[in-house]
Amino acid sequence: MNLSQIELLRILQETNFSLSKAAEKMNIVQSAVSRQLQLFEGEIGSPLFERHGKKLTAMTPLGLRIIEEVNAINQAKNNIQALAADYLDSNHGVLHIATTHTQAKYFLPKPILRFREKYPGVRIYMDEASPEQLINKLHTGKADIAICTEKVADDVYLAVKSCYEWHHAAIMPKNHPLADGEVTLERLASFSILTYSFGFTGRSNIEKAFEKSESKLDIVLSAADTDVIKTYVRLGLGVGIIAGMAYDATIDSDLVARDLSHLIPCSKTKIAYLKNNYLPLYGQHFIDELLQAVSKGNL
Amino acid sequence: MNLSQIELLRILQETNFSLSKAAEKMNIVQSAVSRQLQLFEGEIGSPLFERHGKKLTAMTPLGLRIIEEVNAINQAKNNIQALAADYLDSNHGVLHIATTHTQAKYFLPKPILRFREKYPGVRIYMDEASPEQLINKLHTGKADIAICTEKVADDVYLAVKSCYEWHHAAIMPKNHPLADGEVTLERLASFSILTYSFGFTGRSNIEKAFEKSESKLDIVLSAADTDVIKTYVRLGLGVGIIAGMAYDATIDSDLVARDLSHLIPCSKTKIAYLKNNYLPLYGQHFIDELLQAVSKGNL
DNA sequence: GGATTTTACGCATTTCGTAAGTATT
DNA sequence: AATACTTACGAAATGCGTAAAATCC
Repeated sequence: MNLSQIELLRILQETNFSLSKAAEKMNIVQSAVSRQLQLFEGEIGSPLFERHGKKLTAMTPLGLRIIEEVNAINQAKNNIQALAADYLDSNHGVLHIATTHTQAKYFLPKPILRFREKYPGVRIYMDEASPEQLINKLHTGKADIAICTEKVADDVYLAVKSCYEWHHAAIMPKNHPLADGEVTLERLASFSILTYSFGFTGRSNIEKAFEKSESKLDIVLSAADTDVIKTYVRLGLGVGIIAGMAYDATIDSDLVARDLSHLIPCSKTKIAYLKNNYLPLYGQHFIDELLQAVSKGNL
Repeated sequence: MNLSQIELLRILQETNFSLSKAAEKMNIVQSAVSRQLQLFEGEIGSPLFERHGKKLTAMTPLGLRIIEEVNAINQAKNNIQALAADYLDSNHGVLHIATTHTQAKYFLPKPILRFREKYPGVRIYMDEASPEQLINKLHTGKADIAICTEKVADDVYLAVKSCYEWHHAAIMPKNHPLADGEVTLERLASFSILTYSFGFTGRSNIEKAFEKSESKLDIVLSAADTDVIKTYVRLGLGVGIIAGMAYDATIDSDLVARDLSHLIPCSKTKIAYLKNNYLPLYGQHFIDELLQAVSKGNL
């Protein structure tokens, strides 16, 4: 058993068990990969992959169990390298942030700007994805930190911290009837609604608000992206329900925003990361700042 | 970075940072070990060991942090090997049980006998140690399962299950005054007492019982070992307070046992093992049987 | 001066790459 | 026929062992 065999197993997960693709990723010839897998399976004494003829199609139960340990080894190996790099120079590196569009555009800009000032040597990768994909990106090492509003699955490998509480708002053109008077669930429900897709940006809280109510929302358009919602609200398709922070009085001066905090429960933006994943110091600082800045209202 | 370098780091922890002893343990020459360590530190880019001249004396902060990851890798590597061996033949192997004398002699015999019948191919290593050493044996891989009564430290890496509740008993020669009449804390305290050492076999519960009481125990002899206590009780040194199950009506017919369940809180024998450590199937069965057998009174 | 670690160099082993062979779709 | 995996063999790289030098106590 050696580390390149472990690495090979990890990569085979990603390449749909293709030896040739794995070889390419590892920058060695395919025959070498084939032999290394044989050697490893020989050492284990049992096949780790189901085969249709020569082609690998799936993992055996033993293989699946062993892959868990393989992933643990890979995680630890990456941590060692990250620790070493961080120790040599804790001001340079990369930070992969996976988040949703709304957080990326309306919550993170200021924190990231402050972070850039402190760590100009850190390259930031912003990775947009749906909330359910975010966790997967953490597990596959494609992201260091995930930031989103919707519930992150109960996962013992995950650390989750709440960092920001916000409310939804209704937006509409200036001359819209809902721009004046009291906003109630019933009244809101009397208009065509545009809001986030299922699983995005507190959509579950919108559902919750109308769960007990007699009124039902007529959602004519749902999108993952606040800007898409705004666009169609401007075209007169109806009333948008968006995250309060996504309304910008300057840019959106043609729209009216009405607070919905009395109608829809408050949403919490959360930070999640793998407990087992070593985060460089600047990554830890980024999280700390996010937690503190929010509590100080420094947004 | 490769697995033998990882193994080297693990072994250096055990050899007090001696390269020559590490080489011996790894069955290679010392110069090879020296070079591998240099290569690894070179790859990391920073020293992992403090040195007085050439001699290694301690680990650097970075080294200490990296050792955690090294241990995780070793654990996973061992798990892979255990998984493979278990899959090939789940009826053969070894089981390291670390426990205290009292559990080994008075609690475990029947469960282990039953286990032997089911798994004649499994070699059992019983390792006697003090309760505080037990956990250490788990962490260093010297034991798979630890069984003891005293509290096991709060340790996120540890799984702990209660498997058996028992009470203490007082033992004394047949003609002893305490052999008749009611047993109270005050009366018990009026005699010289022999019992377990601190940290052994529910000693903490004995302390607890007398904590609130006016009476104080006059402990003239304490031992880790029930048999030592019995021996000196027979010699007339005083009254022994031992685990109830350690009194055998046949063998100890020259002694009288008096139940103390109304005076001393009940003690719980616990099973502990590392969450991250793969236990062969027979090991998992051993634990399951222990938990079930006790609940069925099948002792 | 004895024990321990480092350095130098040749040899053994491992692993890769090329190329040809075999199987699968 | 094209794609994907396996086998065979020579070449490169890696790592060990022996031996000698350096350093510590």
